Amino acid sequence: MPELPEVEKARALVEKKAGGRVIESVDDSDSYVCRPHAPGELHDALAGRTVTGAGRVGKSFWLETDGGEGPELGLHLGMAGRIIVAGEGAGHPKPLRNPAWDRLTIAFADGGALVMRDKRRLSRAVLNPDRSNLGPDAERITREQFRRRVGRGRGPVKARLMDQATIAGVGNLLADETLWQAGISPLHPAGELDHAELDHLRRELRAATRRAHRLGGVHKGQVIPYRRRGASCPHCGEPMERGKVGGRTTWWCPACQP
DNA sequence: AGCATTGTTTCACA
DNA sequence: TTGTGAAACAATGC
Repeated sequence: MPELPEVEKARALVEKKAGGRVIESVDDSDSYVCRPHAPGELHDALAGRTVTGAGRVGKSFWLETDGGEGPELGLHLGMAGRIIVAGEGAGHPKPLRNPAWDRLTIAFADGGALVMRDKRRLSRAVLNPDRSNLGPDAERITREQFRRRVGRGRGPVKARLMDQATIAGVGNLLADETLWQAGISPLHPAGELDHAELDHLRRELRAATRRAHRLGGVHKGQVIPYRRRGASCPHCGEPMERGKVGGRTTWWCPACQP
């Protein structure tokens, strides 16, 4: 599920429902998800700490402990991860189908728990995450930053938007939705966009992100249902085009996005 | 069976 | 230096 809107939802959930609670133990036995940590390292660092907040840049978020005095627990939901928090005395959140999909579990001293559940296994948990290679968050990037960072290079603008070092938080679906709303071809060289086009693109990115927040996810985007074979553009009726841009399957309308 | 998948990292190569 | 395409990673769903 996760692109920026879904991750922000997870962050807010953690802040609201895990904030103030004391960590009793951490099940970090999935050594792939918790790499490069050895099993037990997350537990040793976090047991006894209090969750005091949650931050986020792009698709990465983290738990703060002991008011910033304790270590941070960085989380990334990968392609299919989600966060579930069970309240006081509620025990472990009930597995949807397969208990093995719970890749990380934080048990609280009050009897509840936080679970990172991932059908696949591309989610990630790491202590004191390094965020130095992330660009400004897509929701907070200024117009000047956006012009400077996104509006450069010879590569296609979609690849530029999805580059987390350029701007953090935009994934495949949000990129397709934003470019369709903006009427800009995903193949357009980023450095050839003028200021007006870049400002417009940023505006549509913010609008698409807000809409996703409001409606419950990036998959609620207006063009997302039309990212399939045989579909026509919901604006003009032209057949949608499929291609590969920035390594990802890309759909766009050749008429609306010349 | 084969292919696709809302993500990231690495690597060969132009 | 920049950029690209492909592969790997893991697992599920159609």
